[in-house]
Amino acid sequence: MSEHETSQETNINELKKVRLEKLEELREMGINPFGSRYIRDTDTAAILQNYTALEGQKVSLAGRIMSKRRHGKAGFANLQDLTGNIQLYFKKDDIGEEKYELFKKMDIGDILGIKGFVFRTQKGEITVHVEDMQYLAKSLHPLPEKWHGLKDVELRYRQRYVDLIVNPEVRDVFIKRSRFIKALRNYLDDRGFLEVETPMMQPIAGGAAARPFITHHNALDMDLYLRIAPELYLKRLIVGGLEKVYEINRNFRNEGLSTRHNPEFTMLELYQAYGDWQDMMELAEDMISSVILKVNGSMQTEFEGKIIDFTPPWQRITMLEAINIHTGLDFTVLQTAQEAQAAAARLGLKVDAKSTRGEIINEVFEEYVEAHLVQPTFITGHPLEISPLAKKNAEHPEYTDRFELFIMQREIANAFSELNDPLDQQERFMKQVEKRAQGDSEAHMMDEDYINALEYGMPPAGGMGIGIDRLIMLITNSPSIRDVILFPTLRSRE
RNA sequence: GGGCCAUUAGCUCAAUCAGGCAGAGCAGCUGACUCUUAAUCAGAAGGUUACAGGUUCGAUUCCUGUAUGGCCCA
Repeated sequence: MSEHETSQETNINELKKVRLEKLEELREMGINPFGSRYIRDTDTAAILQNYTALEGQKVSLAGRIMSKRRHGKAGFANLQDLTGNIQLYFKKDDIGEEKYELFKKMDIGDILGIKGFVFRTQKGEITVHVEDMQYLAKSLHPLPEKWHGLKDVELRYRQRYVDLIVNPEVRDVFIKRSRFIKALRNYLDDRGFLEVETPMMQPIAGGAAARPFITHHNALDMDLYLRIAPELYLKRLIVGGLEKVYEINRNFRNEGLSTRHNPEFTMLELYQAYGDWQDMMELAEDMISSVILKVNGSMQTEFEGKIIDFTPPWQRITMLEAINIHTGLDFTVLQTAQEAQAAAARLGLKVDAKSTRGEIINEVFEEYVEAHLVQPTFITGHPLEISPLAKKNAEHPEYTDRFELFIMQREIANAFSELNDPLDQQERFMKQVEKRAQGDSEAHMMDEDYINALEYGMPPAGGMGIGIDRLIMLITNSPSIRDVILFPTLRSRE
């Protein structure tokens, strides 16, 4: 193993050696290969956009050399910065012998500051005629191929910095991600929501059904969980009178990885006092569609060859109706767990013998309905047993005032009227604790302090969680969640 | 956790099916070229075929295990 590595290192060193020698040559010429602050007065996109005004004008810009074409005593290169890419022209007669030597030594990947004037070549390409150049950083590694870029997904994730240099569409995804999240914040801020930060490290991991990561605080000699959701803390703030709060940040769930799951992922959660699940539905529809319109310039996006139309209103359908449509099963007449069990068996679905009617409804839904939900669809009326933090429906207390939003077969949002009856909440927790005792490691833990908070009185409230990464996948046509997370979780090498 | 697939030069890929000297393009190196743009032309170089074993006269190729990644399933 180590033998293999040393041989690989020697190979890399042969390429790196040449660059280290060039670096030494620069130093001998009195040039610092790793320069400092450089003042730019423009960028590549601005030059291309304002050519008529800038023609013949002097400009100062900086960036990374991405290609080089030498022709004896003149040559071209391309310089890339955040905004794009522009051609540079070096002519020995104009730039002088010494600077022209620098151009000859310059490697693809080097970062330079450039001063020169803007012109158009005979072939019509807007170009900067270089009059002065300054080394800002010497690159010691060769960049991946200019034409095919970096394709090896493992390398792209492990060395995202290289991916970002050579694959411009990757950079665009993360710029769009940032704009999307900023637009969400603006939307909520404009409507009087207060952005807050609640604990990432929690003594009790609550607010969702998931296995948590465990860590340890030395000074307190106490185990802590990385949060699986901020929900119970945000609702404590509703008790405290903050009325409209939201948080956009990471949750951590100790589960397998897939194209839709990363152990740390970004959620938006928001709570609105004196509102309910219907308000959340209106908010979800308006917020998501208007933010997508703002960021994408259209209510339609293409994902894996299908057009998703975010134009409101979105379809609203109860979970039982959806099941009836896609399986023919009518759970309104299947009133007992035994009947539900038998019906599921007829579909060919194996369910745990201990499952309740509500749990079976959920399993049938996940198995036979989710795959049909492509366009934005609100699924409403979830069974009580799978909704331990939601208010019961006033008329049908075996269901809750809740919805989930599905798009492209994925759960994107989850919202409900928040349960504010501390006695009811205590009972629900007790049921979860029983399930936990029976080995369900995803069941909720008892949170006495949360009950205590509810006992002070929490106003009725609507609350919602939105999976940001999955939404970003949809608007950037990214098939894997790893394509929208800068540094996705990977097994460490060695 | 299970199944399937992949791993060859710094990068992108051939050769693997059916065992017989491991090849190309880009990048790098040497040289020519003062408006090129996947620049061009000439030349030389670059490999423990992921790792460890096995079968064989001979293994990148077949077999076993390991590592990492991908897809599907849980």
